[in-house]
Amino acid sequence: MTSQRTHYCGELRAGHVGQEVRLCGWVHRKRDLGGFAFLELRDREGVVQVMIDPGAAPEAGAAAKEVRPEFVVRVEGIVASRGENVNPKIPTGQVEVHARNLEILSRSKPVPFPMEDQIDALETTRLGFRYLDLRRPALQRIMMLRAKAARVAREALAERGFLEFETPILTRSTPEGARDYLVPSRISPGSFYALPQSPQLFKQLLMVAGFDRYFQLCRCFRDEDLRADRQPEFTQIDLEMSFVAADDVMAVTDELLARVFRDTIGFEVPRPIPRLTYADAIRRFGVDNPDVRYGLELIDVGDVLGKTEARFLREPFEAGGRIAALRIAGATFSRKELDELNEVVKPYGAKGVANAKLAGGAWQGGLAKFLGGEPGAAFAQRTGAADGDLVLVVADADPDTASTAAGRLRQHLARRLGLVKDASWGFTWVTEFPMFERDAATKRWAAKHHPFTQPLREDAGLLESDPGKVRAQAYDVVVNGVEVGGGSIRTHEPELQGRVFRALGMDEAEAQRRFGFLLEALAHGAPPHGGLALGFDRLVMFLAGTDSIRDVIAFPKTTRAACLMTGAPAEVDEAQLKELGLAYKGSRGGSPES
RNA sequence: GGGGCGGUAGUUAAGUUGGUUAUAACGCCGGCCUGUCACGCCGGAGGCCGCGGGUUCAAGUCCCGUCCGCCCCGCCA
Repeated sequence: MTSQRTHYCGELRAGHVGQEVRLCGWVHRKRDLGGFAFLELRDREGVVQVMIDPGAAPEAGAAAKEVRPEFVVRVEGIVASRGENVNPKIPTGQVEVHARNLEILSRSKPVPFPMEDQIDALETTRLGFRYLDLRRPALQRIMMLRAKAARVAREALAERGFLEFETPILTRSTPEGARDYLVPSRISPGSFYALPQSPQLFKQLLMVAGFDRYFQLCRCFRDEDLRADRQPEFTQIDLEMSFVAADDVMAVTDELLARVFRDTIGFEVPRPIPRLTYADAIRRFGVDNPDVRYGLELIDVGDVLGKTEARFLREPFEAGGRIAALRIAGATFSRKELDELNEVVKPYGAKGVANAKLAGGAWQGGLAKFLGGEPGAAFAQRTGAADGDLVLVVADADPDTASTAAGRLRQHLARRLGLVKDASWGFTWVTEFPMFERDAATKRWAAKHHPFTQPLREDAGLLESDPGKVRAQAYDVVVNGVEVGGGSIRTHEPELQGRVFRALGMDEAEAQRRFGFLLEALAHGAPPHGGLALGFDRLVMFLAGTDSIRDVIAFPKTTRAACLMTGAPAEVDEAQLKELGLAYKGSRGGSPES
């Protein structure tokens, strides 16, 4: 294999018996019986037992006395059958290596946690010794899985005629979207580069340049607060195509996802991946990233309950809000459990969850007094409630709040009721996103996807009159209720792009200042084009079956965007700041005093 | 920016109503052991109870502040 070794530890099998081998690896465990000693030797492919008989190999016996866990050693010897002493727990368990020679290549201090899959070390400890954490078989498997997924994606795209590009990491800040990471310029004091939130504009420019099909496994940077599935720097499979409609991009993505899932974990993604419009997603699931592995869909009951005596329903409805119901067949919830549902919904801005249960043809529960006679019958019919069914109701004057709360309630109930089967998969596209949404702070329209997205042609006329109604040629792909990718057809006509900028409250001068280079490019023969980006880390999370993004990134950061191993971010020398023309106001390491 | 949980030997945890010398397991060190495989047996060492302040005769324990980690909302595509 190399000049130093002939095999991986983990690859030895009964077929190797009798062969002379040289192995290099880490001492996983030592069992010293006083005479014989056994070492478990580990490398990335697995573990194999090494037997040391000091009678047969005195020097190896002496070396074995010194060996401790995680020492790096080289073993020379003969692969032998273990006969009666097979270890069925490990793939190499039928054989062992009878050492003729044992050489210590490197020593190890005692390690803070064992190199095993099941460890109880806190994440702080693991991240502080990430190189040891990564040495554990579980993370070795994930990192190899990640490498394979990347390779498969590259192959699949290359076969489809996509060209791999690199785009700048030091680029220009574009105030749209997330907060930028900034890099000061030494040569132009007071000026800054930004790290890319995505290579969006560059890939469009590559289309203008005529490359037709682009892809990149690119690092992206966003200076926002972190979550279990969000890191400040993450990787996307980014692609862009010319002369395409949304259907074409989605078809390519279907194929790409299918290849990655099949060639890594052997799962067949159903093709084509079903599609759902944004409006339908909100109506049926309350959220734009629905988990489609189970039903329990939302039912609109505004016209049924919006006129009853119940003020907490009538007032929101008359104010233009939404009343959504969830029917749970034959459910039994205690009073306490029903109360707890209020807490599920409150973080999303809803007031609470009302309930009614159909029993013996009559409604019981909090809503019962509003459900006598005709309204009660209509409610039963609309929700399809049968005897013994529980119906939960969420209402809010802001339809988005009602939808989100009901949608999150749906997810909560699905988990609680065990509706999500392990190892099941739900893929869906969500299409026709709104072009704009109100910025909560400024009350202005903001691009929901990004400002280069093309409106649906039939909605373009509303850009000036009713921007809120304009739908975009934008699409997200959602797996098990997690957005794993999204993209759009871009605007390739400068005139239309200008109208979008104006809808965003950006005048000609500002648009020119920020995106002049793009508008100029669009004015020099831009092909119709569109693309998409997949969150590669999230994809690997699914393939690996983990719910922490830190498990799929070799050197991840904490929720405060720090690296516990290197200590980044860290203070720098005054001289470095001076060279950059920077001075820091406030207490160093803490938050700045304004 | 807001809410929740956590921080005690190398590691993971226990620590009652504030009360004597802060426990346990694993790991570590020394000794014994020729078929172990989470080897076993005997012995031993190891503590800034995150940090700072306060209350008290007395603080791991109560109070205030602060730092760090994880989860969620806002934010983020």
